[in-house]
Amino acid sequence: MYLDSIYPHVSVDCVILGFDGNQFHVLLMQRTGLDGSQPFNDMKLPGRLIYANEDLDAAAQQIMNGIFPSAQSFLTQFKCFGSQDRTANPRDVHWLENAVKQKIGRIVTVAYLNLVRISDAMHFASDTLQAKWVPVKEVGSLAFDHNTILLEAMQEVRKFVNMDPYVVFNLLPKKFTASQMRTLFEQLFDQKMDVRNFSKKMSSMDFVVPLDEYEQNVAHRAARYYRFDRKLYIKSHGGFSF
Amino acid sequence: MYLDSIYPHVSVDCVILGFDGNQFHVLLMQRTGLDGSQPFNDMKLPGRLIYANEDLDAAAQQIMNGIFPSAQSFLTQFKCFGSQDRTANPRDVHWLENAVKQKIGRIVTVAYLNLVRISDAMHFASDTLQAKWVPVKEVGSLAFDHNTILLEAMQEVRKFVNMDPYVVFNLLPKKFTASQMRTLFEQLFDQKMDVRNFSKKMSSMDFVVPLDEYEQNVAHRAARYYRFDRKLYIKSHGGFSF
DNA sequence: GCAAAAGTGTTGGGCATACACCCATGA
DNA sequence: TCATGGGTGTATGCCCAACACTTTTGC
Repeated sequence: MYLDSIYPHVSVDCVILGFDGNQFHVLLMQRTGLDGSQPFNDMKLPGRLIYANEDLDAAAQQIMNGIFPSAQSFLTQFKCFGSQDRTANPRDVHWLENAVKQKIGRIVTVAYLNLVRISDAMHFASDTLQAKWVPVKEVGSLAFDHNTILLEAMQEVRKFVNMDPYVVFNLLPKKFTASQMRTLFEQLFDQKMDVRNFSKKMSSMDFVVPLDEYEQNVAHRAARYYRFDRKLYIKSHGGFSF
Repeated sequence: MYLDSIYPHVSVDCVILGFDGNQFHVLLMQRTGLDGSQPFNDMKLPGRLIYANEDLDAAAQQIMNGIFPSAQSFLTQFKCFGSQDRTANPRDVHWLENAVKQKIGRIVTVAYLNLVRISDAMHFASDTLQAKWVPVKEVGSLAFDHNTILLEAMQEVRKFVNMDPYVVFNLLPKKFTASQMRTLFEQLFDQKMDVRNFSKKMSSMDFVVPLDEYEQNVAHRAARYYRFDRKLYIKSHGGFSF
């Protein structure tokens, strides 16, 4: 019965994703601890238990601010993970108990998806924070059920982009080439896209405006830069916004 | 700081939706309590605190089973509600503290969406359970933030149906007419649909099979019945299932 | 016979798909 | 001059939206 038992703890975890022009990266925190008497090093998603008087969304935002004091991001809650075996690995429990100095039974975590412009967010205090961008495809075994959370986050991005492709502009640099944008879609959906059809679609989006600026010092014809115009977007979408 | 404070409690709430051929209904529980010394009667979504060793999904399923011992349902977690002011109304806090016989500070709730065939689920133990189907449009002021949760649940249904219209067959009776199905879409998206285009779309779905059975005793031409064939559906969708 | 809802086809426009060659640049 | 990726147009099929009249039935 509930009364006789430890309350579950509630935490927030952030899946912070970026795109470097070639592939998706996720921001992970390095973690060191002891597994029995063996020291170990691995990684986890950024996150923490919530404070008693803190809204979930506020906690997620605060975690973001703690890592990237300035970068803007697309931030959405996407799923709550609450199975008991999240804390099946004693290594995770010991690590957390040591970190928060209290007994931990079970943790229900609320996962947030954050999409950031990786170029704006390259300069976090990486020494202090032990934060690291890791290509999603190269992510190893993470703490708790963070691998699952990451996987579901990637699916969530696909859903969002399907519903409204504009979300990709949170990931692209302010000035981007057509092939960066196309590569993003190709990586996300894991399929090649037709170059001509893709550029047709791009030019049909009136809020993607071509600049009079081109790549420099590339060993081939220089690609044109584009930018996303948020005002035009809002105008052509009746004021919708996330 | 977290350590000095009461832990948040974790609960599960279910938004159980049905469609009676004309409109959406939500299943609500009657609640009686005292507001100061004034007795009050109102309604809430079915839900409860989770047990210490209970997965969230299991809790949601168990709540369903408690109300409809037999009915099958489409069940999905859709959002976690965790703002502090969920428990802003002292009436709610007092009611809950009285129900669970413990002090309650804050509650983080995980909301589940359940779509049921209302015809299968008409016969719950309504005396015992105080459960009631209420047309969504006529729902009054609910406990906690349950009005918000209901609103977001309806949006969620729209999303699901957009992604894959098959989910509506969880709501329709086993045998349904074309106009029942059309009305469902019209109610859900709050817009009229073209009758001919709709029936064209229906007949293009090979998993919606027309029966040799018609309405009876209606004061107009009798409508044909259709049924949803799950096996055909799975075949034509490569084995996807929710 | 009338009121009420069921059923049924055609057309046009827009959107996605498929597909191949020349261009600019640095090495 | 060559290797590398950038940029461009047309033809086809499909799906969606628009639109009106006849049929059946109970009263």
